[in-house]
Amino acid sequence: MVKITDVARHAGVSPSTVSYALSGKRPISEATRLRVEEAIRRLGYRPHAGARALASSRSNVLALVVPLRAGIHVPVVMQFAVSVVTAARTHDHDVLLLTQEEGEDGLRRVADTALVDALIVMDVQLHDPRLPLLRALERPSVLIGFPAAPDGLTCIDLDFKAAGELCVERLAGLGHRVVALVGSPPEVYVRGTAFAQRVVQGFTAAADRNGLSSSVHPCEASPAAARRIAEQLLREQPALTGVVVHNEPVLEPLIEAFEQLGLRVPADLSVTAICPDELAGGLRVPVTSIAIPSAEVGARAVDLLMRQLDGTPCPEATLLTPRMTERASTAPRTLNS
Amino acid sequence: MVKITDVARHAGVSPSTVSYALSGKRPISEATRLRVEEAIRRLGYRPHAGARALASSRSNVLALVVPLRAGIHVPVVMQFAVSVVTAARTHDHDVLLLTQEEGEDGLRRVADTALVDALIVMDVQLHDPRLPLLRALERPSVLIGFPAAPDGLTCIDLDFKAAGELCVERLAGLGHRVVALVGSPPEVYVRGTAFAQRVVQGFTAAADRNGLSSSVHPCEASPAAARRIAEQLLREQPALTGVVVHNEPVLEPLIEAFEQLGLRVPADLSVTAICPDELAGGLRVPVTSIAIPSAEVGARAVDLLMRQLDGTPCPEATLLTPRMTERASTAPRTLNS
DNA sequence: TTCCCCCGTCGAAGCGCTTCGACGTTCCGT
DNA sequence: ACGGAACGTCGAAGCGCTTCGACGGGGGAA
Repeated sequence: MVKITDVARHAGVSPSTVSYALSGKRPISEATRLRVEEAIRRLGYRPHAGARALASSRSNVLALVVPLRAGIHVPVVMQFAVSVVTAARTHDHDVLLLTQEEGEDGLRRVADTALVDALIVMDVQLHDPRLPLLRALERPSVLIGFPAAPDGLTCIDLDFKAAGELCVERLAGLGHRVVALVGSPPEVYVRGTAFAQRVVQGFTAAADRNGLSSSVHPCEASPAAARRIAEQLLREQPALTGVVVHNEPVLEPLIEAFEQLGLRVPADLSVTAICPDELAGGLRVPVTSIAIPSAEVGARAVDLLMRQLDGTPCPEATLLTPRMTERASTAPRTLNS
Repeated sequence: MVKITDVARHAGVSPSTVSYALSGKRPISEATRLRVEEAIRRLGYRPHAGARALASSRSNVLALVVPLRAGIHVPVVMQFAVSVVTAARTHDHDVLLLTQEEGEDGLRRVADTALVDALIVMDVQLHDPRLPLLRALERPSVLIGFPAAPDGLTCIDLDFKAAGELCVERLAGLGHRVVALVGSPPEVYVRGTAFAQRVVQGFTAAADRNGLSSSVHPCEASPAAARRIAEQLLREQPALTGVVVHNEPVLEPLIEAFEQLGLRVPADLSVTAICPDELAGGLRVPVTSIAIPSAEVGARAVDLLMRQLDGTPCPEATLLTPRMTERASTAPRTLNS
């Protein structure tokens, strides 16, 4: 293994100079720097991560806790993970993958052993048991999602309440008067998953504000459940002309079910969704939707972490404004419907 | 930060004794060990990962390279990742997440800086450019998937050829004489992704062996593409009664398309698939399928790595035998069809 | 009893890097 | 022309842990 002393000898300088040339923490003359870089290249030098971590008390590794729970949409999680890794690399950091299964102990372990410098936690519950731990940890963290009481913890997420509102406002603007929300599976609400609940809040608030008649329906992630919900909706709200879907796996089967029940989308029924663009755009009837900006959330989460590590002040709460993409599933309410 | 010397002082022993008590690399008397453990508990001691890595030249971290490419089924990747993390934890290791985007440089970096002890690489191509690098690295690695020439690299995967064969044998055993394979998207084959090609080999070999008339159809991962393929199949092979699907997103829309074209599953058409059980079992017509045993593959991959790190000899190639789960989508060929 | 060896423990020497204080030089302001 | 700041570099001291060799004491073999 080639080490910093080898490089130093080769370049005719001391090891500390090599270190400073690499880190830039002290000024080094152009000439010396070039010689050092040349030596590094010749010898193929790579600083030893462990040694570096020990001496600098920085591992340059971030922990990412991914959820495994039922009812969460896996591709979205994966997108987050990938964007976090990509963003971390632009800051010269790597990402350690933790599963939620490891729970609080896992968080404590990687933080206490100094394996990681900071943590990113996904799938935050309203009353997440990990919050006290994260506050007690001597390392920065960022939550993707909002708990009921952040209290000093840094959080970032799409503004799901605004997303719920936006879906309704859009439908209201098109003249729809009776709307329904087809939401995530019941267990997601039971757990108190923040984003799901916020969608409901936004949906309900906007419906009330606009004087719409509305209803909310959690829905299992299966085609069969979608069909049942469709039938139920038509039975209970025959005047229904607007539907908001916040449940990825159910979006397509739900639309199919409506059509099989004789409702054309968007002629008889307008549909908006909160889901990835690939999903919304890839359906037979492309769906007007609000995407979760995973890439942006991941990148910003990493940025927030870096600022905390720097000591730069950073905002506690970051809510990303939802953006709606118009597609073929929405239309003005027709008079005969 | 509480360190090993603190524990040693507290327990009235030397730091090396604490270390040995922890690692078990030298015999320590029961009494001493208990005192050490007690001190550790009292003080909440956690060994510093960097220091440990530096002194022992073991980081206890594994690298996992996940694919990002088009045409791969994300939930399956996620399952692998989770099972690798879980398995790694049972061996006291953590997992560093690398995206394929980082490519060979990323592999080299984490290996050369001793950030990781060993590597797991997914989505291996037949002629994968990373193979020479992996061979040159001084660290063990395991490929999930088989390249054309492993040549000294350890590989593990489901035996996809056998899986392709098994699907056909099952259909042949039920009396079907005309079969088709609906495969992965074309780019997957173009890239030379091993598992996709092996399914085709197995499918074709078994069809020939049984004297079946057969055809192979790559298929884009969209409902529309599924419909087109269904129509094309009925047009070109009107006597078709058996279909093998190796393309997760297309499985459901394909069956729907067949039914809309007037073919009942399984009465007129038997379907087998290679896909996760959750998918196969969750459809309106549960599909007889062969699952990719992600959990097993992940766990075994980690085991293989651990054996290499131990110096224990381990097999170069591990092919997992496919197991078929009978569901409602297969039936004997009826005489009138 | 004597010799050996193994058990259980200790002390010291690093692992490869960063960082702090120090020191000579140069360059600026006055 | 001189004091002082800023520059560029070095040496040494660790960071917290593992591991090697050593050593005293006890037990088995001869």
